[in-house]
Amino acid sequence: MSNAPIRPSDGELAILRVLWNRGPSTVRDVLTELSKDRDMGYTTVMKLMQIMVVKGLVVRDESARTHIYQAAQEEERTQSFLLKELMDKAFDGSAASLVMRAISSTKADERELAEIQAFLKRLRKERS
Amino acid sequence: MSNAPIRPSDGELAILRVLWNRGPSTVRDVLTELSKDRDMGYTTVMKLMQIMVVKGLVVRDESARTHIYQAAQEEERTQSFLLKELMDKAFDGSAASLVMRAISSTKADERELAEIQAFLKRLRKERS
DNA sequence: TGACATCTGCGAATGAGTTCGTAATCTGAT
DNA sequence: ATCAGATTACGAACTCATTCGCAGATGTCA
Repeated sequence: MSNAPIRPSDGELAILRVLWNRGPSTVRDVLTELSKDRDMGYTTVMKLMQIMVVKGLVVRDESARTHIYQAAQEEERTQSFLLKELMDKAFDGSAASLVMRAISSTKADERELAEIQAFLKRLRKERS
Repeated sequence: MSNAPIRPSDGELAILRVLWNRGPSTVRDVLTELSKDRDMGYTTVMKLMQIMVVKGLVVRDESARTHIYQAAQEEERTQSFLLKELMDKAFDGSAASLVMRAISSTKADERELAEIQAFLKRLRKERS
């Protein structure tokens, strides 16, 4: 296989998020979703998605007149990739310091903290 | 104050890391350090650092012939900023899901997991 | 069928980030 | 004083991401 994940740009990542949440979608679908946040033209989104096809970030079903796009990479895979990247670039490669910074500086509420702790316990048990 | 942190580019971040680790440094110092990883020319680093002065990412002591550069933003502050950014762009703004992904997908060893758990416990106690 | 809307493909313009060549300036040693 | 080496400043070139205008093709509906 050896399919290393491909680094999506910011705009590409926004589109991928829509595809992950909605499943297979048309350009119009994605545009409608993205328009809630920023204001962009149809052809802008179109162009980005075309580029993403070439890069292999999405796959396209061209059988119908209106093409259907689908994410080609797992959301988890991409998230892990981006985290690893940030870890290397800004945390000297230390997962622990990244996680601790995330916990303490972002406003994770008590419920989230408890969730994280439970997750951590489970993971440690599994690994032991 | 209202000094929102400034988004450093990748190259700028690499330089900031050197300044955070070494403290005030010259262009040559930074170049020497960066050369361990990638291969870049003196003027390339120089140019980047000049731009960073203009942006306010670093401050420069010009009293001597050879200027001394220093990071103008705290490392923590920048790390938090970048984490928040990634959280919004790739984790739908959820700190918990980012943290759990980071814990499970990067190879944090048992020692790191224990460290995180201790940190988490302390934080929850503080907040309660 | 004809008018109209929608979709795709193409190409160009813009801007940010990066890299480096060149010139000017300064320092220190001989 | 002068020369070699190091440093700074300036600007050009290049890539990549982003945005959009325009043309051509296709579908819809009166």
